[in-house]
Amino acid sequence: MPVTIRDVAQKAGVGLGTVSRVLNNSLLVSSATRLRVSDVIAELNFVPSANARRLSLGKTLTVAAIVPFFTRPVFIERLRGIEATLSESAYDLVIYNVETPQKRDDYIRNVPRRERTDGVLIISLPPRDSDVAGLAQTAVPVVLVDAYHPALTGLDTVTTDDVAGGRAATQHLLDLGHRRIGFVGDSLETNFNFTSSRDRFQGYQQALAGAGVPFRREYHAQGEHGRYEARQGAATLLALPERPTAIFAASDTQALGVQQAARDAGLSIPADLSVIGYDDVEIAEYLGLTTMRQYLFESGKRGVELLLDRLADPTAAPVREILSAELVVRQTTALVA
Amino acid sequence: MPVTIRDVAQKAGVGLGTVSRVLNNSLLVSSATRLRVSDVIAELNFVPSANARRLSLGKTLTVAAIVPFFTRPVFIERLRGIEATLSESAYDLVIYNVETPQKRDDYIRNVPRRERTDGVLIISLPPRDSDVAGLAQTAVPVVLVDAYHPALTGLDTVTTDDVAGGRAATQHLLDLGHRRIGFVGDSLETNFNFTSSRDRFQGYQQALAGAGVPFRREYHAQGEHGRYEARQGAATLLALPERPTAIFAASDTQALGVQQAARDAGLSIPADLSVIGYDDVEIAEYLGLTTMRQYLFESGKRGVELLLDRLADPTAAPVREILSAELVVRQTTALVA
DNA sequence: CTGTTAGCGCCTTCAT
DNA sequence: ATGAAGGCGCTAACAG
Repeated sequence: MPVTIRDVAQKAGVGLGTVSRVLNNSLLVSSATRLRVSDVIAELNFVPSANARRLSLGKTLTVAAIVPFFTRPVFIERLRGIEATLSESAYDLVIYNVETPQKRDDYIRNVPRRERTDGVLIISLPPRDSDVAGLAQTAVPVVLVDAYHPALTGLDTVTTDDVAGGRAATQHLLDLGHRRIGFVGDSLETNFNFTSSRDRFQGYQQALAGAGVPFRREYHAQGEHGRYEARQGAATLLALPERPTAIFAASDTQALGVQQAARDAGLSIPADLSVIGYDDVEIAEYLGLTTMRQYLFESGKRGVELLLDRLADPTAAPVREILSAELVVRQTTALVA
Repeated sequence: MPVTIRDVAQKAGVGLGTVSRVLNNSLLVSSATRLRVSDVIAELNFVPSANARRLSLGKTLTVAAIVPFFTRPVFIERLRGIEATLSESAYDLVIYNVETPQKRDDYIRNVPRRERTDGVLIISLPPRDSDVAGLAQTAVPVVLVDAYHPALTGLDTVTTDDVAGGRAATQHLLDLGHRRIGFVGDSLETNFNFTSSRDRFQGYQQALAGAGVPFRREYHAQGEHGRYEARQGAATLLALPERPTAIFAASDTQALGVQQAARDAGLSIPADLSVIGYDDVEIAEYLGLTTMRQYLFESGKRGVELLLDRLADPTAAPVREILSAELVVRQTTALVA
């Protein structure tokens, strides 16, 4: 049986209110008694029950992060930023891992409750129209990281401009003289309503249009997110009579699949095929992959900061922050042959 | 203000004890009232406060995982197994991420308390002698995953035989005719008392001895864990007048560093240099890396299972489970030239 | 400054 | 089968 505040009070010969006060650094304690109580606390190795304290305070002292497939490198990086920032505060982090649409709906509906958490971060899961009403009036603050919804103007958000990023990636290829540029990305409609691939695709189309290069439907491969699927999609593009000379993959993971496909087809990179990815995950540097760097860690960090700010001042105007992405040229892109 | 059990009781016209009973599937409720109460619960969208329930039960309903550098692929895989298994139970998972020796000591000493958690998993952090006394008599069950201490015979553990694994990896190289075999691993003494690299090194030495190949001190490179450090260590080996024809890296991450060093030295793999890693992390397959496969996910899963079993029956005899590792031959090892 | 008291929301006897 | 009451460990408001 753990030692309680009562044991401390008794042993120190004070009321238990006093013990509570020294625990909470109240100024209303004489330094003499404070010292005595502190001694007893140390002696008894007393640690206050977080639960009792939560119940009494009516706060949970935890922040929830709802995140899809938390083991994927991109999400891990964002979580790192969250963990690092949050660990400096008094809040614990609880991770809600989403791997099915059911979980997604369940969590988005039921996690933002005062009984469960003091604040929630929704990572990379764009709310659907049916979520909007609920999210607009949650009992606890919600901040969106790498996700947004046009109707949700009341929430703090930190996003990146994926359309601009997609444009920049494609422009890089155009600048290298490529005109036959393929795109390998997620299905436009995903179970989780992921928008990043979709937005990057849009940027891709814009860049093409800007350069006067007509969009070719057959240069667009879409499928489930993953290296394996990307490999298959890319294989299709590379089998085309007039195959692309460059491919923009919507993520680094998919870029790896594209590289495999190129290898399979006996094409060498970048001589025969230029490949650019997106995200700049850790392994990208090792592999020499040209890509768009996103500030993943930073996005988690800023998300937490916005949440903590809002917790401190619930009435402040909603903040909408946009992180940039930048081109990182490595060894997988080159001038068109 | 959240709806409480009292609101439900009132609205359903029953005592709040009855509502509690319904919530806990007590059999002592007539199906009529049970139905009525359930209706009200649904209608009010009532969710019981986990905190109040924890406090009342005197249990935390959470399991703690103390894990170092949780963003590294190896640990992520283990965590996946933990999360997947635990999410099917009633317990929440709280992750304690260790990045400094201080954190390590703090967590190992203070997390296994009844006020904080119902059970703890210690991942890849071998207890030190000074921890033994404390861990031998914690208030809550502790299971060790990928970690052990000879004096801690009372704890459930799931480990792999890293010595045998190291032997097998080295034997593979020997079987290919290699005699000049280098080893690139962690420093023998690490801040976190990690044993895996050390044990694999020992297996390496055993295999050499078994084959009558003398161990050469200059073939052993050690340093901080990481790709960059491994690259440097390998560079040293490869610069030797009589350089190794094969290198066993204590982890896949380090194997990547070795490959970089080979590339830097203008050596091609596996023609000029064979490389074998350890762990079989996700990227290893993509890179065609020969390695030792560990059942990482499985280790987390089994750890949780052991913990849940112990929670159910604290008196059962301690279980000591050893997972195997197996050789996965891919494209980075070949017959000696 | 400090002791005492009333909850926080739920579970669990104890009666009925 | 069900209602009432006590308590989990802590905080905060109220007297002194």
